[in-house]
Amino acid sequence: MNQVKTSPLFQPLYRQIKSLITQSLIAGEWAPGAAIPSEFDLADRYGVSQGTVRKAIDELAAEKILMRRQGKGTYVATHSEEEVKLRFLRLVAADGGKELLDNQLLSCERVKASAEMARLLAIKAGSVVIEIKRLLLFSGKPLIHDHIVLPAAAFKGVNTALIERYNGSMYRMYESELGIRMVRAEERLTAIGADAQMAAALSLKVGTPLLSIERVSFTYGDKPMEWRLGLCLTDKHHYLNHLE
Amino acid sequence: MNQVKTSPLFQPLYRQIKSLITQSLIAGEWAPGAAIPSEFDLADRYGVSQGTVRKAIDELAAEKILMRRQGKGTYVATHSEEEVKLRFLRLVAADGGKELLDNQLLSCERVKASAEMARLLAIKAGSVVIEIKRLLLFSGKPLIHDHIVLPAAAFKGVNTALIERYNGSMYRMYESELGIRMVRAEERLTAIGADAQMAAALSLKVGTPLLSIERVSFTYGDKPMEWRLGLCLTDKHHYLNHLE
DNA sequence: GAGTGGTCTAGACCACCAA
DNA sequence: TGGTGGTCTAGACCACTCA
Repeated sequence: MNQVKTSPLFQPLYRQIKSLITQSLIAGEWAPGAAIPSEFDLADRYGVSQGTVRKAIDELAAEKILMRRQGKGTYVATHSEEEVKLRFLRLVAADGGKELLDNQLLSCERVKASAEMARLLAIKAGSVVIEIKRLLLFSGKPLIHDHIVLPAAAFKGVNTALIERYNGSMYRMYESELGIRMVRAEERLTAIGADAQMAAALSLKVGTPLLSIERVSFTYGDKPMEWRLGLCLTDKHHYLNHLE
Repeated sequence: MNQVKTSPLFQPLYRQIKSLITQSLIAGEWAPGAAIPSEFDLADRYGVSQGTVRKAIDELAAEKILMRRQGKGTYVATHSEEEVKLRFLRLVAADGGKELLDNQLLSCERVKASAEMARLLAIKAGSVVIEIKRLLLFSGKPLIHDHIVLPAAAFKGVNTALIERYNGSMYRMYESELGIRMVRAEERLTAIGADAQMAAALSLKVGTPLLSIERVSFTYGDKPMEWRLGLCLTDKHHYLNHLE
């Protein structure tokens, strides 16, 4: 289990345990929402003390990959909790009102990836990708135009019916139908003016300022799995961010 | 030191220690950049074990309020490190090029706070605030128009000369001149069109899309100390954000 | 009451740094 | 070489949950 500590490859024991737990997550040994073995059981399995397992789980919990529940156990985190809404969709109403988003699918088709898209998703140039376009409506009015690109190989079976069954909660769908869970994302924000196409889609005048959010999402092991471009009307909404 | 554990006010020991350390930081017992006592010294002072002090420091280090340096000691975090640039100014060049920002002060005056501003800064309505306006230039071209508001009572002595001496690094100035260190901030982002005044300030056409960043910054103990509105040209720059 | 995570301690040893 | 933070262990006890 352990290595010589002077080796340049040396990792603390608890990080090696953390890797082993992550491997089990990737392998699907414990599904999202399920409980993992207790700290003492894992300590036995890996032949270390409970404190060491605890420190590994501490880090995974800080990364929101695992969730602790006192008295019950430690669980694989899920996108079905309310809390996640704000984590990956940071748009909130300016007046603090409650969000009631509606999903309107525009298209869902398989095409060949551009060189740029292949690079972003770390797949071979020319691989097939799924392109989804949709509108998110806030109390009936179009708020966000989303353009989503997924590597088709990993997202077999994704189609219009499936997306509509989840009412547009893409991350929940990935998780429940495909066992793919996003653990982090990188976003690039800019302000742009609506072009003719966007203006039509969102019922706006050409040139209306829109918040452009380009996102790449990663699953376990920092593997990019989704590219997304959201164009948002921000006259009555804010993108909320906490710097710490 | 300890309390009855069944009390509703019960806080774990290490959190009580964390509060005590935070109090010392507020009181200025250890200046930004200075080393705090060793874990064993603090354990002696508070009458707990080293492990408990360690856990308190763990949390403060995670919040970037303290900085550990193996073999040397634990230090009060500072805004002078390069790393902080990306933490509070998330605008990066689209081509990944190096940033060379220039600061051009437009105005700095003392006025009475509006009701709204007093609320945001948690000061009495009608208190005096310092209003600063400036441009940030990127290779000679205006990139950001900043409007900054500070409670005058806490920021005595802030004037044009002082700001220029720090070449626009406001947070470094607060820290070095006033001992005020920002530990977190809340930002609200929207896309807006440049009005006549902004268009003139940034040499743009009226209606050009701008990224509006409204920020409230907090010092130790979650006390709001600065309000800021930045309007950014994002044709060649992105606001970079990591969701985790 | 049994099982789980949460806290706290005491002690050992390692890795890093400076004098 | 001595002091600092970093890791690891073993054991005790507390708080929470559920049958």
